[in-house]
Amino acid sequence: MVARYNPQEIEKKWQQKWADDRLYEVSEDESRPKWYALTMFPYTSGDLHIGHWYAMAPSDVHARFKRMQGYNVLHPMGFDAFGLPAENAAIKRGVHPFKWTMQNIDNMRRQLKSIGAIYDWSREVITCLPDYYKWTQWFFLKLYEHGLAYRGKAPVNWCPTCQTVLANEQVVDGFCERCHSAVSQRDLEQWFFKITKYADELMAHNTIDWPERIKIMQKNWVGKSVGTEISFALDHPAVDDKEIKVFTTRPDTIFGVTFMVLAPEHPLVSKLTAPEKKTEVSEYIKRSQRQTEIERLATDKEKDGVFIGSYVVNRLNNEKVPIWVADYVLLSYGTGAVMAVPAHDERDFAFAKKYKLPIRVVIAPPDWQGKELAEAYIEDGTMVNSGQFNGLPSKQGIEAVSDFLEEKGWGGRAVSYRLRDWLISRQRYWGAPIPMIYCPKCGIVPVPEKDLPVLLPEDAEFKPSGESPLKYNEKFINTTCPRCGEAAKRETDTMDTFMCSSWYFLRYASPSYDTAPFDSDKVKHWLPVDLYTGGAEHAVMHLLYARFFIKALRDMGLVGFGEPFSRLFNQGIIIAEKQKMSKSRGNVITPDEYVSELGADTVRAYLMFVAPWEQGGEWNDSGISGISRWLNRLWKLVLAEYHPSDRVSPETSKKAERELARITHQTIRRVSEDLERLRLNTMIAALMELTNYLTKASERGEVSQPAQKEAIDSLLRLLAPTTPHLAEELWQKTGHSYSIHNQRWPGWDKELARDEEITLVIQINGKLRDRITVPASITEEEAKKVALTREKIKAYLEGKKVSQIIYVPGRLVNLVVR
RNA sequence: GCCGAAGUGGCGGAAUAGGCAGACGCGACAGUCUCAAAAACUGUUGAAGGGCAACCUUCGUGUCGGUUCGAGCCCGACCUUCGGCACCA
Repeated sequence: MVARYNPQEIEKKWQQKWADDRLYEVSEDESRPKWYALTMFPYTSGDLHIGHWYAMAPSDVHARFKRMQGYNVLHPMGFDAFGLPAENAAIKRGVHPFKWTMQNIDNMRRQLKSIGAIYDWSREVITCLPDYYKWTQWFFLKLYEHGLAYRGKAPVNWCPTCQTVLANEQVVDGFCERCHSAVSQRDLEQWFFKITKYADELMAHNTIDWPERIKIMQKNWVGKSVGTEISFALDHPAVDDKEIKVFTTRPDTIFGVTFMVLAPEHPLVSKLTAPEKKTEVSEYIKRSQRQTEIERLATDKEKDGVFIGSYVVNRLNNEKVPIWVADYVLLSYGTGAVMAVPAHDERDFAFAKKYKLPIRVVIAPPDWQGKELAEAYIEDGTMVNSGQFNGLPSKQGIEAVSDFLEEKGWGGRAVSYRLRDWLISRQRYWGAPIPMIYCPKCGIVPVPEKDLPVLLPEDAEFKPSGESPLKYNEKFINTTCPRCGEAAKRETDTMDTFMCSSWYFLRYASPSYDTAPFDSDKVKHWLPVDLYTGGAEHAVMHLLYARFFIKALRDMGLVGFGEPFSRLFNQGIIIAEKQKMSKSRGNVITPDEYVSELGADTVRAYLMFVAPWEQGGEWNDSGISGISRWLNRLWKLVLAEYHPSDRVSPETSKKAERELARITHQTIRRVSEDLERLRLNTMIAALMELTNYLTKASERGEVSQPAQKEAIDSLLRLLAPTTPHLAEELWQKTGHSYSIHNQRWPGWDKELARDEEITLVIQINGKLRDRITVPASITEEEAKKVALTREKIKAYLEGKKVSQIIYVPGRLVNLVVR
């Protein structure tokens, strides 16, 4: 009788041993190629849920596979530890964010260890610790030094009752999550990073192996559009500027401009508003400011606006163009001003209809008879009513008008991006303080490098309103100016946590380096990350910010590469009961209970088997029991004593051994290829098939003892990445020396894996009619002959003429008959 | 609205340089073992029809068309679901 498979016991035992032996600690080793396998580090929410496992376990399997292939694998783990939830916990439950976060980390580290991954814990990184955020602040200073950080005005969500700034997620349908007052917009001076400087480069993904989907999302996010800037002449006593610029992708419609629209926040609005319009305009602006957040949710909101009583002149035809203000124009895009061409833009059309503004056709649709348009015609066409440009097709018109504008100095070709600069200021406590000082004499002065880190004070007083305690911390705020030595004040805003995660992957290379954020040699050795895995929810923010960061560091000469992640893979999501897991639905799967009942190996294998990794799937209790059954069967198979039958002839035995070798080598090939491509569900299926085959073969007893043993050894090594504990235990129990995880990944022999026989399919007019087992070496001639001599086929051919025979080597013969 | 992904048995999913649809697993049914149950093991399992039987026939990959000797896979139109962006001038 074989001892039962007892995962609890063996998993604990091996995890302890691997840790004691520091089996997975890694250092630079020039004799082996390096492999940097990184999983997005988790936010310190408190509990590791099954989604974390779904991110971590399969990537560990792949990393282990690479390790057995002979790579020196760096597979680190850490914690994204700054952020709003810690502060909410402080307000709600009176726990200090630091304490709350570190407790969560302790718990999550314990849970992470239960996965049985090859994490090198000696490299752990925690972003909220001063020895980490010191360098986050250092990067801020570097970006500032290189002109990539600047101060600008930006609106924030403001709750008038709490007297505080709210994050977007604290605004629910336009109301404060806490006190339910209406949230308004307020301009604050804040810090920005010039990510737009890299807009073009961020759209280029040609050197990296990323999912097409993510690349497209990033491209859309950057949203480059090529167009023309056109200036309209302005002559107004209150304004020095003699022009207002607009951006358009359709300069060919310039003669169709019948009004101009400014964004409500446009700086010229107040100056250009005629005295008799003041009340109306300021009311409109107030309303739109108040409504933005609430109304933003309503997609097809009716376009409205107000005429401000001033005009510009369209220089191409010297027409007076009335200026309106309307909130469908955004200050943050283009120039914040739009030339309205109602005949050829849907929004302008609706607006013109509503306010009875003229609609002039300047691009003729193909069969246009000169009639009024029922709706905006936004396609290309032929220019009409456009002076010297009449008759030009749109495409040529765009060029001709742009040339003309450039000649006259009235504008020219321009590019506009949807991407905006990265606003990194947060009016929060639990983040890395922005290392800046405001001196009444010297102005804005960066904290000198030697004074880093600017420590987050521990004695923080949390107000239920959610206001940042830093603002009221006298000890923190009051400092002296590093330049003149006079009394000065510190910046009280902290940094966006995306800043912490934009460089953590560099820190893993030298996690305790204390004279710089990283040791250049080590970064040179390990980076870029060879395979980065994580959820697609980070497609644009985190992944774009990290790419920006690296490009900026490259231009500063700090790193020698421009892309942080050579290959990216996004896993799907695990759902339960057809729905996303959430506490409120009460359908959260907690891995701990499954681990303690069935073992980590079973959970690991199940997560890989349940669905393609990139797709995600539904957690199902009876599904996991299938994995559990398989591993139990496998356990018994490996440990059962194998006795070859003595009633087997040498020929039978030889044939059976050849088949066994073939199946084994085919499986090695399938598993290796599936792992490479991260097709983990079919990899598990291949392992199950080999297990099933070996079980049957053992019963037959046709192969010799050594042949059987060789097959089992291969199976165990193939299993090692997926079920590391089980494989280690069985490796030891079958008499091998510790550790299976230092074994070489099995290779496959092409010759041994080759099929000797194939099933030849015979079709008539593409329909399957017969199957024959033939030697794999069959020639085209023979295959056709065999097909035509089959009784079944003959019956079908009765009285018909074969007009064509199609042969697909190794697969089929298709007879085309009439 | 725009961009992107995906629709295959009762269920999760296999199969794409166009070539045996349904691998592997779950569930279900039947059987072995048992006083009984659980577990385990064995067998059957896309649908409809036919045959005593090994088997045979027809239909079948969201819908409708097309290309091809041959389409789950390619092309066109549409439907549905999911993800992303939401007035981008």
